[in-house]
Amino acid sequence: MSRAEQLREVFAECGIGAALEVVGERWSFLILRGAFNGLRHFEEFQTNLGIARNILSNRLGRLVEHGILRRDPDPADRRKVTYRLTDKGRDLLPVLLSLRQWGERWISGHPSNPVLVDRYTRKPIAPMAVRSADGREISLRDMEWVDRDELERESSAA
Amino acid sequence: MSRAEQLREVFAECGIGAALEVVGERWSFLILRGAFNGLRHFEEFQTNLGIARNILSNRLGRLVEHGILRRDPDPADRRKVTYRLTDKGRDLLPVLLSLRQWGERWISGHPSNPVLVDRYTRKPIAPMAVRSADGREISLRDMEWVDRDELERESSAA
DNA sequence: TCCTTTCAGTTGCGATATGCAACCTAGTAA
DNA sequence: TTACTAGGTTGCATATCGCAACTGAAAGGA
Repeated sequence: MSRAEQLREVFAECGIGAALEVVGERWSFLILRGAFNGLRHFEEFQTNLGIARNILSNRLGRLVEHGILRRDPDPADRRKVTYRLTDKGRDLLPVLLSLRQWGERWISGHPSNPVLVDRYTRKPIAPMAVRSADGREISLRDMEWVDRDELERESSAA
Repeated sequence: MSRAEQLREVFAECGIGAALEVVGERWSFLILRGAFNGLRHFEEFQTNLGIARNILSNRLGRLVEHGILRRDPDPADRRKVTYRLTDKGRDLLPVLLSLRQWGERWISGHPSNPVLVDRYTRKPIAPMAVRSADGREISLRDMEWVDRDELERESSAA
């Protein structure tokens, strides 16, 4: 297998590509951010995000299809529909927070509102960081990309 | 200010919105993933990602404009141009990794290749997680969104 | 009951963005 | 000097986006 073929395979089987097919569209992240902040209804998303209604409809549909949001009719008022995060959706929080912190640091230059705090200590959460298996925060120069099979061989040789 | 206006402002001044304007387009994340994996040249990106040449050209230009990639001519071969991550670009690693881990967990169902390991221990890095200020891993039900000013008042009242 | 409003969409249509293939220009290699 | 490579650009077709107007079912009020 040529180096080019190798790399192409690398991209095809990458989790990023898979993730982006589901949440990579223009408004998806902002809709999710809304959901994390307590938005539940179509009109809420629409007026708060200023998104076009047809696009919102389409995105909500896709997010529901992919099991990131759950769509339930409101039993008390049958016009209303409630969209809320599933476990799969809630598990996107690290992505959202990483993105947000990066934007705060490098683009907007100041912390966003509202702040996500530890419910008990009332302190804002820590910056998202890459950590080693034993929990130390590490920087890019302490890391290395390794082919999975090669890593396998390494450890069995040791 | 009405609740609607409040929320709208919340979104406008959110770091996510800011970040997405810069890296929210279709191919941006995949190009960055390529850069993290060592891709440097136009043709490398093009053949490995399978992206259209005009789009690639446009995206690289935007990423350079926003200071995420640096564009240097190769002094040895003046046809060649090198694109590489700046500090601002490297700081997107948590976003990329969160996204990738989510994709592995919820979409593709298996770890991607290559693996990012601690250079010294040779162990894969830990899953990205949200942590409290003192470093404990916390889950969504232990967190709360708080208005910045309100948090201010809370702490001064204490 | 009839009228109005709300909620959650859908439809039509023009403006952008994307993708493909062919072409271009400077520089290198034989 | 001919061929080839790197890094684009151009033209054109298709897909996606965004706005505004419309729909249809369900409340709510007089």
